[in-house]
Amino acid sequence: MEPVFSLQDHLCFSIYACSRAISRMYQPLLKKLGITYPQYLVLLVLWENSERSVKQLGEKLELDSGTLTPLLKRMEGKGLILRERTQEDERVVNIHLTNQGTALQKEAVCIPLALAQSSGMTMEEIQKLNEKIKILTNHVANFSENRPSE
Amino acid sequence: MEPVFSLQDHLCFSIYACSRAISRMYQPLLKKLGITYPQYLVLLVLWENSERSVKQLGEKLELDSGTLTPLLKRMEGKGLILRERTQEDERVVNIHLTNQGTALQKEAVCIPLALAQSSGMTMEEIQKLNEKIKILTNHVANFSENRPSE
DNA sequence: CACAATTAAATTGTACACAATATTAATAGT
DNA sequence: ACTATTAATATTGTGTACAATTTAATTGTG
Repeated sequence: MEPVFSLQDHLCFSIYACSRAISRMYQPLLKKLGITYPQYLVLLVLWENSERSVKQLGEKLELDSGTLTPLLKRMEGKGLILRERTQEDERVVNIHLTNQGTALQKEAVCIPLALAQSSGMTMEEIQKLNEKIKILTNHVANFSENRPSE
Repeated sequence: MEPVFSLQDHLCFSIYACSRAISRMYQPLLKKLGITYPQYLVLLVLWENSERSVKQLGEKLELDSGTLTPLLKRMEGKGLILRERTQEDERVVNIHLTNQGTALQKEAVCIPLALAQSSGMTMEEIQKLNEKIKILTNHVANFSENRPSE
């Protein structure tokens, strides 16, 4: 007789619920900037380096072109980024920030602090938790890779 | 000059990426059962108590009727559950498992073990991490509640 | 009893996620 | 030079999430 866990005992659910709770918490803050949570993540990457290919963005964010292409088109529509194919390789679409996209950074720096403050944790605890979760993610991703089909 | 964090330093991103990685890891296992990850979570609740209203499911899963109604209709279409309005209160839709939905539990008990084994953590570490994340979720949810608009 | 307020689901509309496939450009091999 | 393969995006289709609105049933109050 296997032990049966309730929903609350499932780590998978805790993480799923936590992720959505954070996204809901950010939503009103991001709404003022006129962007969604995944769009905010794209901006985080671009603020580090104002020019990236779609492929590079996908690697950083672990998202594929099926998600990114329409998302980036919406961001382009808002005037936050530009999308243009590179001349060296016509397959590659380069994404870079507009002035407007760059300017948003100043208004957005307070957003991660809101999570930090509401979390009830010290910066050190947050960092430790962050490391643990990244390690878990790597383990989980490797599991998937090692079982391509079956 | 505020410190600027890279994407990888953001706890919000780690949790978001981890949640999706777990869902991708589960996907091939759940495909054999013919269900998606959110549908699996619904079954976890129903296996604890084979009858629940949509509202109760929503409270457990932190999902609203806009998500649950179509999801439950798809599960009904697969023959896993039945949806029927209660006689005492015609507003309430009661969800209960079919024999087929009940039977799936036996095939699904191995799924959380797959995560546990691939996680590289002991059961105790998993439990501790689970508690930490639940606490974080509560803090985050309260933050949202305390700022209804603004 | 009438009727406003509340409640439970459903509906509508927008935006992800992601599998699967298609398209087009670059590259490799012969 | 020609063709098969690979690579980078885009497209298509399904299934969530969730805000906002609607519908219908119930409850509370005068």
